[in-house]
Amino acid sequence: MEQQQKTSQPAHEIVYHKLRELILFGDIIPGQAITIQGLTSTLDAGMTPVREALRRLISEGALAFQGNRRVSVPVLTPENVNELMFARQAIEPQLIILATQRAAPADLDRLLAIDTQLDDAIERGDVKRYLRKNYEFHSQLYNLADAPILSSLADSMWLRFGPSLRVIIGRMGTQNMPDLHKACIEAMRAGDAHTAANAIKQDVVSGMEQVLRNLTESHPSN
Amino acid sequence: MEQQQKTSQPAHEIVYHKLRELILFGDIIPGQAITIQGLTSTLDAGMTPVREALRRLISEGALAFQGNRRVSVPVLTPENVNELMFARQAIEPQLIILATQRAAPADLDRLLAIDTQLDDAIERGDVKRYLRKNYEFHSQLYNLADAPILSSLADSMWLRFGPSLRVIIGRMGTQNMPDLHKACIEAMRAGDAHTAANAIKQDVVSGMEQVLRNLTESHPSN
DNA sequence: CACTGGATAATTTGATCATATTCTAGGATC
DNA sequence: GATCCTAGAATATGATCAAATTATCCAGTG
Repeated sequence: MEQQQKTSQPAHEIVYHKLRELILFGDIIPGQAITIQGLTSTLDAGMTPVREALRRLISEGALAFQGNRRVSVPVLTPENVNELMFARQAIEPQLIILATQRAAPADLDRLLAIDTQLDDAIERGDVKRYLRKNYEFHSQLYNLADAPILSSLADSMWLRFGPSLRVIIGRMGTQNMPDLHKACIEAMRAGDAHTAANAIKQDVVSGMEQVLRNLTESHPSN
Repeated sequence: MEQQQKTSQPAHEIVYHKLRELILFGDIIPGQAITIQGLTSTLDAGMTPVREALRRLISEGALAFQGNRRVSVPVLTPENVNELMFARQAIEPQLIILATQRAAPADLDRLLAIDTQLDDAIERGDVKRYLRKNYEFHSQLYNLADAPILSSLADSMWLRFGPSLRVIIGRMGTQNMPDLHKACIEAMRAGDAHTAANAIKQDVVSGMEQVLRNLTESHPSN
């Protein structure tokens, strides 16, 4: 009975998405090693699909080749975080501008609903739900922008800093994280793309600065 | 002592680089379909390595999943080109700023040597050599910047517009292509990162506008 | 009688798996 | 402490299964 899904999605796609979520929402910690044979059993898949999913995630920056044949979730250096901050700052505001031009009122309502759930997660201190909803919010914005290339760049960046974010939130809680989401939605509803883009830019910058701060604190001398 | 270290590089790496070059330098035309079994014979490799290389190139945007299980080199839409133009404009100048800070005189000499070869290729109308040297120039700059994440983003963008560039150059010749490279190198040698970055920005913008113009001319409808 | 349309058969190609081979790591022996 | 050996994991191959495209054929129609 569980085989009926097999025709809808190829196995390597399924494995990819499962593993992607594991990485993105922090079930796998930066520095943690990955074994192919381990994944074949935990994800209940063959060797070839796992292999393909790994290659894909490696080229998206979610995983790293450890020199020898080992694969692991990369540990970000402060320089890496600066690169990511710059790139997100450059790309995401543009996505928001496009999204503002193309979003229908119903889309904005959906965004607001996600953000409400996000607030709820913060209220309760539900880390995993916070991470999911925060990603879902941004991801939804990318979809609205209808710009596949820029979206894929933004997604790749999430995969890179997601694991580190999870560690930090787990340590610091959800309180100090930025939330310029409501300002963004309001500006979008008013059709003010520039203000919306700036809100997201601030959200991105202060979020990444949070990551940077925690990273330099935790290992100041490598 | 570079002996024939057959084992130094895994087969999937070799296949990846071979296929990457085929795509980047226009041996495979946008829209052209790719078959796994075709590659196993032309590249003389097994099925698994080819598969892994394909997944990797797909996630880098060099190839696209054609909905069904077919893989092909994507045909860019004008919107795609606009996205790429924006992203390159955002990322590459920053790479040049970093490169300017970190480049030694010997590095700049090497860049100049590449650019000279590039001029030579233009002189002779040697399309393939032009494409290779142009990419080599930019790629060398990325290496100097020593910013792995930004570099990988820039590389991904080259893979996306490279095939289209090849078609256009093949049609138009190398004459009308921008060459702000010398201005860039001079500014870098003077330590003027801002001017160098602007030169590259102009190089990028006019190059991508060339692509855009040709694309809209060749298929104005659809 | 020629032509078009649809359905089915055949071939090509992609997806997956089981298996053999190669390489790395860690431990035992000298 | 260095070297060799063994265990286990990753790489790579070829076979097998499933899906999709293409080709073919027949019926119905003008």
